[in-house]
Amino acid sequence: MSDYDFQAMQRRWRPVWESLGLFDAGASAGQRRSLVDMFAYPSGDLHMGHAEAYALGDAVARFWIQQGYDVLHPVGWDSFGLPAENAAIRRGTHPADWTYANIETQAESFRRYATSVDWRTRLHTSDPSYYRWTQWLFLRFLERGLAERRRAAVNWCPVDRTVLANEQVIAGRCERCGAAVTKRELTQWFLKITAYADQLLDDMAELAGHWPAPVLTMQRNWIGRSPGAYLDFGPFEVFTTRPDTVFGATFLVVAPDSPLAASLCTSGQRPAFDAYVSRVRGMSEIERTTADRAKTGVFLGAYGKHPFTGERLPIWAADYVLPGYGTGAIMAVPAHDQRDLEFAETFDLPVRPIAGFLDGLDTELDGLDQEAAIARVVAEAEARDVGRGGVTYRLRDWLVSRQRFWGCPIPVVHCANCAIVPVPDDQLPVLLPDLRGDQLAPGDVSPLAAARDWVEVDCPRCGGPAERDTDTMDTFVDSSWYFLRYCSPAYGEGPFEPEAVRRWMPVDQYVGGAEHAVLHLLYVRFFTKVLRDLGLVGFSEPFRRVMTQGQVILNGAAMSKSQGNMVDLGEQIDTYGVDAVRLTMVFAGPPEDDIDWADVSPAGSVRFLSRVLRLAADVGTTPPTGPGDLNLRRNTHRLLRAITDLMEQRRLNVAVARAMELANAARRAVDDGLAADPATREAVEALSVVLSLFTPYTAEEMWARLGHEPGVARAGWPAIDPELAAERTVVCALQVNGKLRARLEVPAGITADDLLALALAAPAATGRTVTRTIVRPPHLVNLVVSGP
RNA sequence: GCCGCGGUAGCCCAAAGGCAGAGGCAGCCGUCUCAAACGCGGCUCAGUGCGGGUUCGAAUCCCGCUCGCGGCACCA
Repeated sequence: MSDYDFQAMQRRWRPVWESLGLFDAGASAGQRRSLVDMFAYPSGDLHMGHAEAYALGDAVARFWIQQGYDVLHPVGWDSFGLPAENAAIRRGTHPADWTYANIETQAESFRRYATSVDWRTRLHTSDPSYYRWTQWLFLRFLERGLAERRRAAVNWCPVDRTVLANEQVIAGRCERCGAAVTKRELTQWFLKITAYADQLLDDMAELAGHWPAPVLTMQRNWIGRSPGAYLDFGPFEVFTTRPDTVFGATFLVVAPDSPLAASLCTSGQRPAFDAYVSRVRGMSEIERTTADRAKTGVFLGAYGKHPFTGERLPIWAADYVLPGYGTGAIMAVPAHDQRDLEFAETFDLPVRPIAGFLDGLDTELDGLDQEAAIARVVAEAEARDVGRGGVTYRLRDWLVSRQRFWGCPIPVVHCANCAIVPVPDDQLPVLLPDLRGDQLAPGDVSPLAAARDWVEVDCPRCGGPAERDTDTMDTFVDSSWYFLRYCSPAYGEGPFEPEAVRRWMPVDQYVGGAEHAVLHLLYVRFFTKVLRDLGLVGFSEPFRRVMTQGQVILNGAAMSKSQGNMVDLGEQIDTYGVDAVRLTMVFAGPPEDDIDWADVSPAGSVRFLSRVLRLAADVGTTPPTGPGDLNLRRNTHRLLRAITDLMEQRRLNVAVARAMELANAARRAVDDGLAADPATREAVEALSVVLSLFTPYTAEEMWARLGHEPGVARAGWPAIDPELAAERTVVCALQVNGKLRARLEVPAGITADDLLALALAAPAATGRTVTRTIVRPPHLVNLVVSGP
């Protein structure tokens, strides 16, 4: 290990690389490729999770660079957000102070970590030159009717004192702070992602195979498309996925906290209803949506009319019906639906078997399967004008207003005369005021609303007194288009330069955590489709290929500060060096699997790296002489082909294992006295290039020991000789009745006839009565014999 | 409850119908050393969660079960 001085290597090569400009996009004449890592939120320094993601993404980017592609590999920060605001309150400073200090820390760590990024692309979303265009895009959404301000019951986090998007509520709790979320009636901005629900769903077909299957499944679940029918029951329509059960409907239920319930309630039932509603409203989201609760409800005194039989059906209000889904009202079919049955039993309502109800249509339904019955009922409902086929989605519109300071201001003003007036494009950006410390502390109104100097403006339209919108945008808006900005980070005429976007986008490979499967990854897809409809981009999906990495855990548990089981990235790097940490991350297992740091061995990585370094020293700079060992050459080319294929498939852990084989083969050659053989030099040079994807410092050091100028990162992927890579002879398994009986060394190109002849001549086959032969040249012969 | 993914040596993981072991960790033995650690060399270690099926042949394909992980969930 003494030989492996990673500190010295890190000190030595970093300045050399930076002077070479190895990773500037546009520096190569090759075909263009783009690799984008999910950008970081600047809270403190980089941690183990970043280290894993960047090691994986960087290996792919560097692989492309070695192959001669012109690679865009940008870097940036998602720099708006609540933690900065909380830090500013604690410290009496501006959120920018904390944010930009952290960005500098992370940028330094990035450089040390030796990722192949083009630093000229560097951006951060809290930069006015960035958020100017976030605002500009918001106004385009507004013009198209895709941004809308409306009153709605929204998720409210009492701790963070802001509203949350549905996607940010996990099991009724704030995903950030864990506080129980409550509902509030507020007027808020929404982006109409539901208008794109079908496209978001249908376009997944082209992502299949290129995106992780679990991500697509989660998005499908999240969108939750349910085909069914809307049926008219008199005072209102209900939505049902099972119109074929309509003849079992015995009562109707509406959500108590909906305008519908209030308007239907008769005066006699009013006191009971009011009491019930206030009880329901007092419940937290968690209580409300817990299953296996006893059913509660109240009769409204009103009746609906069955669309087919005309029967009078009582209307109840019950909290198991949710106001936001479908029409907020259901037909209850207790014979078919468990929840309806429980309700009917609780309140002694009739349960009617679905079959056997006397009606012309009903008897026709008896013989049909479910699908046909549904179609029949829908057709009949349409013919009688009492309903229609329809689809409902679980997906809600995206609530983007936040009552916080450190975010992108929503660029509209509210004028008494003109209502909502967009800030003219040429007056963007609407800059945040300079608030700090206590001015950001939670009060009765949000910090921006309290900044009266900032709020009070002249109306851009009529010039009269007006007020700025005091909400800021969800930071997921900022991150929904940053990948496009990377193409032209300094562009001033629009959010991005069209030509640059045509050159680099969509992203060829996106890399990041699976925890964003239904937040960020869904929002970005939505944004991309809107930008396409705005004529700003020419594609519908932002990322051709996505790789999600697992988490780094410890002893089976997620690392967290409160648990005190954090592994500190800086300490790991100080102990083992950047390369060993990177190698450990990549080698630990398939990229998408979690890495348990207790299961892996950075010390083992150090051992391997010191071995390859010694290997390079043993080969050294002496000019190669000799014939070139053919077996080693074959092995080298076979392994290179395997590594190439594995990199294409993103099976990086196996690629590293093959590189280790290459190292072992070269070691054996050196120990056998072939240090000066051209084949050995070829193997070790190839190994340096392969390792440059994973362990850039060590690879560069090897390259130097082999007598090359710095810049192994652009040395070029080794050419693979197909002749050499092909197996010349293989070991063929000889099976008798499926059991291995012998091994035969045969030429790789052997014909079936020759192979069979060889097999029948083998001792294992003599004296047996062969009834059948299975010959699969060159790997296997199976003889089926009769008798003992 | 519904949907998805996964169970291979003590551990992390390979084997994409054809010899279950590529690579690593740990362990053991040897070697180096005055000694120890490091290094180096070698070795041991599973019949693939369970039960069926298809096949000449199954870790791999199919069916059922089980355990683990993740998502959705009073969503009509």
